[in-house]
Amino acid sequence: MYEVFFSKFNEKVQLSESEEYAVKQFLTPKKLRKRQYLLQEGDICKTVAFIEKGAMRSYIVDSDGQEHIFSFALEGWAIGDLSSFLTEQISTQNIDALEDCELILISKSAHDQMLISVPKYATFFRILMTEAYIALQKRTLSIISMTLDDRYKSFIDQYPDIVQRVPQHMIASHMGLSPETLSRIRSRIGKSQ
Amino acid sequence: MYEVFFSKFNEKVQLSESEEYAVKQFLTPKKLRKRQYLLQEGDICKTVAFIEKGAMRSYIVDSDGQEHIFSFALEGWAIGDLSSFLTEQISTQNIDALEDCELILISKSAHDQMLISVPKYATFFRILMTEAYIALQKRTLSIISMTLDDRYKSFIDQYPDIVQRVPQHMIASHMGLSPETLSRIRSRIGKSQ
DNA sequence: GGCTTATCTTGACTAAAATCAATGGAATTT
DNA sequence: AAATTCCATTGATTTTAGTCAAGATAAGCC
Repeated sequence: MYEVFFSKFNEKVQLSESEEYAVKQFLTPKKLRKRQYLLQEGDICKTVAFIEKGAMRSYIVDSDGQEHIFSFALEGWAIGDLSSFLTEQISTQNIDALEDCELILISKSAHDQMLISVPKYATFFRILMTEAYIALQKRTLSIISMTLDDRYKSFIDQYPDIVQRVPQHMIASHMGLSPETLSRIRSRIGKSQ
Repeated sequence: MYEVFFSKFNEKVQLSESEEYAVKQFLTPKKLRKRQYLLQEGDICKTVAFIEKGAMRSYIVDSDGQEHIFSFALEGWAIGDLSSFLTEQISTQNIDALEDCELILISKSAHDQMLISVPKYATFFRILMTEAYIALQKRTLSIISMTLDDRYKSFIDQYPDIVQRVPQHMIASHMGLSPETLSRIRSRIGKSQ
């Protein structure tokens, strides 16, 4: 139930058995069926979800009713609206399951208590945060400097598992493109890739 | 010399005088003239720079020789290629001064030592990191979901000081646009804004 | 199995941004 | 002060992506 989470944790910061036990007290497992929401816009993001199994996405809906996918998350990744989670303000994002999921939830109070009482959690969180920032920076750089063809190539290179498990029109949305345009990019660069 | 830095620090995590003194030992002040580099692509980013005074930018150069500005930083902000800084790999970014600057440099070894020996520095860094992530997330969401006009309006709303101090063609570059297109956006929405 | 949705692709057309080019003005340099 | 460089704007044209529409295939549901 907690294997993926602690394997990720230990990969970043090594925990003793008693520390692992202490952390476990703050975690809540939860299953989510495909299409179920973890968060809906207008609500406050009360938990960060770590994915043990399955696939999720976060997205916003613009004034024309169009969905724009901000992120995907698979096993071993966390998802949540960090801004809403930390400030306890209303979220503009929606988060739902793309497949049946097994999640580990960390509530805001669990997060705050662990930051104080489990120093290694603070370190773990800082490292995840830094990695997330670096990934987002890379994405931003690719948006402002690369051609669409290269951006897509680099996406399938970096996230082949997402390309396999997520419908293409969602990847188009994540890139800020229409599905037709992504389809044309694929035919240009050869679908084999 | 260190006023802005410690005022920012204390705003996030309150330091005692002795803690402030301890942190100060790890800092190096530096002045940079307009157009001087803090980092050039191909080098390893050896320091993060906190800006006491002045303005800086980071950018990458693509295969066609075109510059793409990733970020601006004014007084009270930090700049550096985090990915290169933390992994000590070669950077693809350039960082230079848009105005004469007074900086406070934090080297990688100072950073690593403070993370261990000054717990409040780890907290401070985690908070800055989180804020930077949230800001970048907001930027990404605006790129994938807003019209150019609204993106520019929201930029001048959020960063009026940057709009005032930085040439427009650089703001265009930061938005991933040609200078002509930004000029046309401005005439569309009324320059008064 | 058959029906209904999703999903992807392709074509024709439209809309938007990039590019090319020229101009005028402002700021910097000498 | 004159010369040079930098900067912003505008117009004409080209390129690129979006939109609308139709059709094919696959997946999920009864």
